[in-house]
Amino acid sequence: MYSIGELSRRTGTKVPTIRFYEDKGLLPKPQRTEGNQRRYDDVALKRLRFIRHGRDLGLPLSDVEALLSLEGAQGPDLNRAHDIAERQLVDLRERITQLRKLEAELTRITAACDGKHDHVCAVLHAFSDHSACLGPHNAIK
Amino acid sequence: MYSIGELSRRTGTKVPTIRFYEDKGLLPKPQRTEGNQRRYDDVALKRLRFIRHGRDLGLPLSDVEALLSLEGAQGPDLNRAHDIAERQLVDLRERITQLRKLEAELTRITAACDGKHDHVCAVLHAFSDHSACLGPHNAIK
DNA sequence: GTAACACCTCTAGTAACTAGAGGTTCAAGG
DNA sequence: CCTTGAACCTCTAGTTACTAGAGGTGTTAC
Repeated sequence: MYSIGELSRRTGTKVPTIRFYEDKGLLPKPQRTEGNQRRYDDVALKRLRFIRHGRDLGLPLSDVEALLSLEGAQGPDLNRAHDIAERQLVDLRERITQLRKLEAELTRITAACDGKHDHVCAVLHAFSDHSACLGPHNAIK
Repeated sequence: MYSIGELSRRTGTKVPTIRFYEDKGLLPKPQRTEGNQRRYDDVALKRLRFIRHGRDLGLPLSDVEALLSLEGAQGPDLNRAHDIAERQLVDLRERITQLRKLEAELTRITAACDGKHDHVCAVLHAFSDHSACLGPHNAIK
């Protein structure tokens, strides 16, 4: 049995975050000591690792929750797991594309500044006026 | 003079967002009609466009605010503008790198699922166990 | 004059935590 | 057995950048 601090160390999750997951229903309410402190077993440890890994892969908690509910599922229900992963991948690729556009604009903007600031700053000008940009761009998340 | 709705249309900013910027001090408090409705001039329009463009380039409002305060500045103060743009660029590149790693993992994970779900789902397994991953990965923002 | 629409303020909700206050329990050393 | 300090407890509020809604008022076109 692990204390919350031990679970924290083993998963790299901050203690308040563990309690937060419990409040959200992602982690089941653990046993308590007589003094009301939480005690976790290996099932909880595994579940927390699953949550963290999902988060590290960029999934929102709602998707992590959906995946958790699929544990032990069979047959066509499992397509939902596949869908979640695939949707996340599509999302990710779109974001990468957007960020690349942003990168191009910012590279151009920063390069426009030669360090001399005798008159109008090229950087400020570029920020103030989208028409100076190469094309459309939008910061997604 | 523009109403808030007109300003909204001209900048693609939602009306509540304009009021939100005003509350935050990014937009100055505009004149009001006798009936207490906001009326904006071209200076406000320009300023709002600046804010939106900064946001579209991925800057947090705090950076946008810093840039706004540099308008009309001279000499070395303007290096701050350059710094902000450059910091954003570094940030952006780091994020792109991270997202690429994620993409690689997710591509592998989704490919592992052949559509048959006779026993353990490969996707769920991959999510539950980071050691099945190619390398470290973390979803940044 | 009246209907429809735009506007007003204020509160609360979103995601995923994080920080802090103020108080209790646990484990180790004396 | 007692004390001390770390770890734990609950609860509230803050973070970012908005967005949604309630309940009420102003403006405008016919």
